[in-house]
Order: sequence, then C-alpha cells, then structure tokens
Amino acid sequence: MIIKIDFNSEEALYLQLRNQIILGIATSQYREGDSLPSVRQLADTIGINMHTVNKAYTILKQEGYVKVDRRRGAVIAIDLDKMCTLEELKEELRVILAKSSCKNITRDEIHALIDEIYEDYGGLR
Amino acid sequence: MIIKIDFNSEEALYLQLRNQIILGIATSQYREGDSLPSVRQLADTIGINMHTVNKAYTILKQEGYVKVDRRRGAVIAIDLDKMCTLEELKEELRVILAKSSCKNITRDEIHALIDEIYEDYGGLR
DNA sequence: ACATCTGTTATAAGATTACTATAACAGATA
DNA sequence: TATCTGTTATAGTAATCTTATAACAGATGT
Repeated sequence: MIIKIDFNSEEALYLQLRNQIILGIATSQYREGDSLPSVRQLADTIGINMHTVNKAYTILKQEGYVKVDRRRGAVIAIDLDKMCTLEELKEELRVILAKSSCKNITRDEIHALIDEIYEDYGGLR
Repeated sequence: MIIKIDFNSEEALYLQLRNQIILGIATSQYREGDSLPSVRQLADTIGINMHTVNKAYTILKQEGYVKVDRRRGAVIAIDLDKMCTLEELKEELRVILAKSSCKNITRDEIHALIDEIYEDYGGLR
C-alpha cells in the first residue's frame, strides 16, 4: 500500500502514519490478518526513523487496529472493545460540524459530502 | 458563555479554547458583532495564562472567526475566505469515517449521528 | 490630563512532546 | 548460524505548550 507522508504538515509523522493505515484498513487495502511492513522496512521506505514507525504501530495496537506477533510483526486485527467510543466520534464530529456551519455549509451539504467520501472509496468496509 | 476546559485532556488548552468558541459561534451563543471576553479576563476566569488565551484568539483571527478591534477586543466576524476549505473538511471527515467503518458503524448510522448532533443543538446556525 | 481598559510584543524559563540515533535483547525463521 | 521480527534503554536535538513579568500604543471614561 502506498503511504503518503507530508513532511510540511503540522501533523506529527506518527499520526499521519496511523491515519493512513486506518484509511488503508477502511478501504480494504489492508484486510484482517494482513501483516504491515516491519518497522525497520517501513521506516526505510518512507525515510524516517524506526522509532517513529514503532510509535504509530504501538498506538494502532492500543487503539485496537492491530495485534503484534513476534513472528509476523504487526497484523491487522480489529478489536472493537479497544476502539474509540461512539461518544468520542460524536465529539470529533461536533467540532467539524460547527466549523462547517460557520462556513455556511448546510446539513444537507454535509450529508452529501459524507456520501461523496463513501463513493470516492467505492464503499468503505 | 460557559467554556469547559479539560486540564487532563491531551488536547492543547488553546485548541480546546478555540474549539469551544467555534462551537459557541455555531450554536449562536456568540453572534456576529459580539465581543469575546478580553484575554486577561478570560484567562482569569478559566485560571490559565493570558498568552494561552491570546494564542487561541490569534488563530481564531487567522482562521476567519473574529476580527480584533483595539477598542472592543476580539469581535465575532466570519470571514469565509480565511476559513478552512471544503477539501480540508473532507480530509478530516475521511479519517473519522475510516475509524467509524473499522468499528462497523454503517453509513446510515453516520448520517443519523450527524442529524443527532444537529438536533442536540436545536439546529446550528 | 489621568487612570484604566484593550490587544500586541518581547523575553525568558520550565515541561512536555516529536524525532532521530545507536545499541542491545529475546523470540522466531530458514 | 545468520537474519529477521518487535521491544527496550539511553541520549540528544528541536519544537511546542504553558507560564511569567514587563512594557508599549491606542481607545475609553472620568
């Protein structure tokens, strides 16, 4: 899978990495049971430090997206219990909707935008 | 307006403050032309440093939510040109939807969640 | 004129975080 | 045995967050 890192972004590298991998899982580019590249290999590919990749993998584990197997490295394994709650998602959405409404974007336009994203990805998993 | 700051949150104080104020604008608790409390006053109320409030006001200005008037302090004034683009909003939504879909939350449930937020607020502005 | 209120700026210091670097360890694989 | 995994330790640099003290210029009300 292609991982795009923006070195000019204000977002921390390990968070960009985490988000890209979550997007990869959601779009079925990574499937349950697939292995992620090893920390050293991915670090080398992207051109960043091993520990930065390890940090991304570690929070992906904490957040319930992967399990780590000593043999196979980080393996995609969704653990619904560890994932963020609906209430946390709602809190994130609240801020986005507030920004949108200040920008005079209507509720209907938001719904349309959501559908657009789903269709961009040809349907998420 | 009541501003809730979570000192245990990992989110920076000035960002919590910014988000709260944007929520305040979206829910019409602040209206175009209203003044925000002065940096010193709000800092005192919340119990944080003046500069932290100033930082929040400064980015609210950069992002097009307030103008700063030497006489009246920070005044709510939406500048659509300065606000984040639709594409940036979409990017933020993408990650949230990816997380949701990993959590087996359906597209319909997301639409319902959006409506729920709109109704919580009795309709945003 | 005077005191008082605004935001703004400068400087500094402490704490935390982000990222890199080097190195070592234990377990699994071939 | 050599090589691959993640993990841990230690260390250093850089950046960010927060606080602190202080001063300045413009506007306000007395």
